[in-house]
Amino acid sequence: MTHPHLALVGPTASGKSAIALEAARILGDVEIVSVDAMQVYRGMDIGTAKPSPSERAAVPHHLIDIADPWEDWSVVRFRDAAREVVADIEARGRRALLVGGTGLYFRAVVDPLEFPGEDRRIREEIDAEGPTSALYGRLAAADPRAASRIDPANRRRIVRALEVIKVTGRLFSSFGPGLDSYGDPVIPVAIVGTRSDADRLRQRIHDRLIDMRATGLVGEVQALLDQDRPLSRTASQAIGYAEVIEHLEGRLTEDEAFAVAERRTRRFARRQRKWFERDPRVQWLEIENPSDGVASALECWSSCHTSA
RNA sequence: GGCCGGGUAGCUCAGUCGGCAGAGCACGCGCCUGAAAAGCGCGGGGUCACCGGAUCGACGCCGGUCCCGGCCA
Repeated sequence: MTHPHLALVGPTASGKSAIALEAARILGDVEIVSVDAMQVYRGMDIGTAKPSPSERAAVPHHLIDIADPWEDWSVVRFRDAAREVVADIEARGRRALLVGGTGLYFRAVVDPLEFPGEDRRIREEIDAEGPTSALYGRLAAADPRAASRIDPANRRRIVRALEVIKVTGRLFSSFGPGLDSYGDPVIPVAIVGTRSDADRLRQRIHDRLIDMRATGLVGEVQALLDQDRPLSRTASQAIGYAEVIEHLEGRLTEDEAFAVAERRTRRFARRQRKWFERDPRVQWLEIENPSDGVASALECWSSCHTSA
């Protein structure tokens, strides 16, 4: 676990997948590990922009299609599965290339974040106990450090902190160094993207939504709804899926659903870009053309290796 | 042509009795350790269609002009 990871992270629709495939072809000994909260779900293919069957045949991909859409998913489930897969790849003498845009999942795999246990029942009890301001007051009294890092209006985080205190008997702020502290400083990572050209990513997002619509996203969502089990809380909030469900249940027109999904994708991409920009290990790649991006990525990875 | 309604932030609109121009969304900046494609905080943006009038003071009242929508002819 002390060796550097190979990784390509960055906003959705920035071209990570194509560059990863090209890099894998060139390097020859790498397998791709998807770092994506929604590609884990079987049956959610079009809207999550999963790699195609032929792409997955050309290079081994992992952590795609490992859960059913009625299962709740979580960062800890992902981290445990990812570490197992990476260890297995390395045991076979190959290298793992982490590719994806789910920032917290990436950090959980690569950095020593410590996730205190959860208890859904206790969480729901706390959530039912009163207004956000009262819960925040309790947290501020019990764990001032944690309270100082959580916004007084952010009910979900406040409830979670109180849950951890109740379940573990320890202060929420006593768990790990937090997101501010980065583990291995020599891990080379690349953010693929469009720092200098936001309009371009915007256009790519627009085109991608049109493409998903043409490829049959509505039908895919209908098939998910036709299953005998309802979509889980986590699966049902996927961008594109949530909006098409609204459409199929009659609350939005199809045009409206795709317009909302596009706006939400733009906001998501911005949040992803911000997340990865904060990570000092991440280096930008411009993607004027795929071969350029691959060359830059390989150069970064090899130079970071030799200096490590 | 007549009558009625409307014109306020990029968009949709609110604006009480005339007293410092507002909300939601968009956009930007930031936070966030078991939902993370989730959750949350902050704020940059205005010739209140235009011209004139009364008033200490007008987005608001009075007169006129232009534009949009509806009904009537």
